[in-house]
Amino acid sequence: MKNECFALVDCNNFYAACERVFDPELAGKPVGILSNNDGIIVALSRELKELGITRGTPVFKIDPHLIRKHDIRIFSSNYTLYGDMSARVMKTLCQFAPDLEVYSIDEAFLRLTALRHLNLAAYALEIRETVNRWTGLPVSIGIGATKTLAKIANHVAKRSPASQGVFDLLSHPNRDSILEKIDVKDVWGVGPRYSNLLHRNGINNALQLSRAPAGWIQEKMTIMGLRTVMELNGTACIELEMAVEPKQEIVSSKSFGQPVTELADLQEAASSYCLRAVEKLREEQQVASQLMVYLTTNRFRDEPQYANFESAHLPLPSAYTPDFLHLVRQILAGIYRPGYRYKKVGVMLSDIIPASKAPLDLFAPTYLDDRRQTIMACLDGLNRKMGMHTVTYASTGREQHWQMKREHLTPHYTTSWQDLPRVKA
DNA sequence: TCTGGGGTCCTAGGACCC
DNA sequence: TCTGGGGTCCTAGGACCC
Repeated sequence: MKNECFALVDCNNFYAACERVFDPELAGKPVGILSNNDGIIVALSRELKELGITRGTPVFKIDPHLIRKHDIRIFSSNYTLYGDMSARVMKTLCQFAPDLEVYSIDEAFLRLTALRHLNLAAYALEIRETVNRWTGLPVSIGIGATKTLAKIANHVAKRSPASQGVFDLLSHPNRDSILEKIDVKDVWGVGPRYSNLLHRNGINNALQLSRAPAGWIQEKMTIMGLRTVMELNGTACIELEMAVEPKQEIVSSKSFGQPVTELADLQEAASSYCLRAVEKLREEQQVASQLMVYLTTNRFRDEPQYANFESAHLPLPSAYTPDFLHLVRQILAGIYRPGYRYKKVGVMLSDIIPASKAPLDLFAPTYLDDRRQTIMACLDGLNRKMGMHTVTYASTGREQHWQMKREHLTPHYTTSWQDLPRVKA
């Protein structure tokens, strides 16, 4: 096994930090970002965490007095902005390591194996400063012999003020003393279930986990758990995934801003999600042949509940929107029951393969027919150039009563000319 | 009044085949 | 009391990630 070296770069409180870049007034203030429909807090600035608010808190449960007293600023999530800022960070990181895995919107793994002769902590500091200078965003960087150890190093970098946002576990003189301070629940790959199980069995920290018997781990936590243990011991088992793998399934669904009762409204919403899902499919040059539609009432409310789903197979794999829209309408009409207050519908595409491998049909038109591909390409081109939803399908509706709530949305500063930030004279 | 959305991987068990 | 062995594919459910 080759001796590897990875860095994990993670943006601090990413969504909140993005909002701060464009509104300097937010500096030092508690900032919270909401989920779709302005439901729960999904991202918090340090100041907000310090007030005892946690991720997942429904916004209506936050005491209004607290909000006023500390001037807490709450925003709807602005994924257009965050996505664009993320791309800028990743582009910056590319300059520092040829092998990079974009792991999530705010995290990337870098392979530094070839640079091990350098002072990696100093190198990481340089990365950190450059990202901050070029994008305005603060990042933390952890370095380790495996991705799991880099994650742990990042965890340390974030929490120890002395680290200046960088922690190198690879050259640390006493790795065990660090692992010993990490609770198993903070180890990458250990969720609430496994964390519970481990604690019940006297395995409380990362060091103990690294020494747990392999057979027992595999029995209880499958091969994934075993991999985690090996990674903690410095054996790299989880490869850097540099190429973005095409998705195996694409889900598009959202909760409604308010309960929806009419089939017609549900049809509009489902059509609109379907549109977006098939658009994503085309972005990846894929085709799908399985479609699933589901709907559900609000399980948090004390009222009649109903949830159902149904799948359908397309005769041939496709990425031609109308093929899916027809089916969505059919399925939804089949599973809809009147008399309920619905919270959510969703559309899922699966059985996805590359468009280049889609089978042809001698007697029926397929997605690969020129005309269909041209229409879709034209549609996508227009929407890319003129903005989302410039050209759409009538079935997505005009009124869209079901649209999600976004009452505290900031402008699309970096992706829309109208929203360019203005400098006050 | 108000509780997110979008993914992945692994395993067990059943159907089916020779 | 007895009821092969081995393989693949599919699905549902459970765990995890951000």
